[in-house]
Amino acid sequence: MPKTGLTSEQLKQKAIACTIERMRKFGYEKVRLSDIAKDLGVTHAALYSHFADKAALFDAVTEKWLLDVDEKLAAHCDPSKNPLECITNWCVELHKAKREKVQFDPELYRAFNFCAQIDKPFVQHHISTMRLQLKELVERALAQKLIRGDAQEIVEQILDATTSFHHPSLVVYFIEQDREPALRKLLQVLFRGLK
Amino acid sequence: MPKTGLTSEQLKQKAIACTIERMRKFGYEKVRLSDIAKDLGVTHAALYSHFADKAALFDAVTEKWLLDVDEKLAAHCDPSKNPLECITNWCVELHKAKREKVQFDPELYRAFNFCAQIDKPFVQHHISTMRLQLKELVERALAQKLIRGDAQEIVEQILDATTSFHHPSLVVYFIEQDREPALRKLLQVLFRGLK
DNA sequence: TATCTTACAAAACTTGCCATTTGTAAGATA
DNA sequence: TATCTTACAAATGGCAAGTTTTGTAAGATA
Repeated sequence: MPKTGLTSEQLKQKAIACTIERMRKFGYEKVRLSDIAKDLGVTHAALYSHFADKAALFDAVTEKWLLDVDEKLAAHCDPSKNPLECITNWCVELHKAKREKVQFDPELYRAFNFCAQIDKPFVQHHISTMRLQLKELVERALAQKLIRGDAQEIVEQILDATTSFHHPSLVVYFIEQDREPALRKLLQVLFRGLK
Repeated sequence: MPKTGLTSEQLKQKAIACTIERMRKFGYEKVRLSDIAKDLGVTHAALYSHFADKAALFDAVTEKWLLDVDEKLAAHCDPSKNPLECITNWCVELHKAKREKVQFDPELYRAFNFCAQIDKPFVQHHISTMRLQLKELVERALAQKLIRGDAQEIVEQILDATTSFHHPSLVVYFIEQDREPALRKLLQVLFRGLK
């Protein structure tokens, strides 16, 4: 029985959208609950019926972006294609996702780094989803004898070796350069080494 | 013609030592020039005859540590030994150097991260020294046909692939774990891939 | 009964002032 | 003449006031 004409879920989504807009415009430090509430036509206290606290609202923004990334990555897990190519494209996609966020949405990206603490459940979910996706690709490559070794160990090696292409601090540091070719070459060397 | 009985260089070194001691004890934010000066038995203004400003004193501390690291790494460049083993030990040494700094000297490490901007000449010097050392090892490995490819490209690949083992943010993140075995295995895979 | 408002308490963030620290200049000393 | 001191100016840091923002509780409304 809402008073706003919106369901709880709709209001949540609208609140998230408003938050993103204000983060983009003014930076996340300047996002005020009263402003968000004003945009939605309610008082700030009403937001507490939908979000536990301000952090939960920010978390929702981050979660949304992480789910987007998971989806983008999932598109490269097509079982009909060559697994090694899939892994390469998967890593390149991850690299690009982080890169584009930094480049085209720097304010949102700062918010993301501020919020995305490793211990939060939705971050854990994102990480384990990524590991699962990558592990499946690796297992497929192992099944087709394209590489050899222990699946889990190889997953960690790929993630470790490509850290400089997807870790936030490093993506920022190299933001000027087009490092996609270097990433592709590095993966080729890795795959050769795992054969 | 010093009034302190010390040469400029000696006083500089003493100032650096006092700075390190105070950084360790109280954190770098609380290092006061007047305290350093008191330790040396001069007024704070006297320090400006030896250091351009406070930042220059802090830089000298960082430079000292980087030169130490360069020296440690140089010890693994012995031409009589197997180049691939040297590269492995070199990378492990780099990993350990960063790790130990974080673990046993966290205050000094914070100071280091505060000071070590990439654009400072002594940081540039450190980086180019490291690249030179590694390039020589790679060239030796190429000469002995242990691996194949372009020396400079391989240097960058090794540094990229091992970023997660020596980049400050990541070293901190994994500080609990003993990742030396993982680093060694990763390098083995890389070397196989470069054969 | 979930969602909202009003009213209020707690926490975090400004603002302005004073104390400390950093940096400079002019001159003393070895 | 390089190094140092004294004296001073500029910048920074810390604290206490008031203000804004966040979070809570009690009750209204659909």
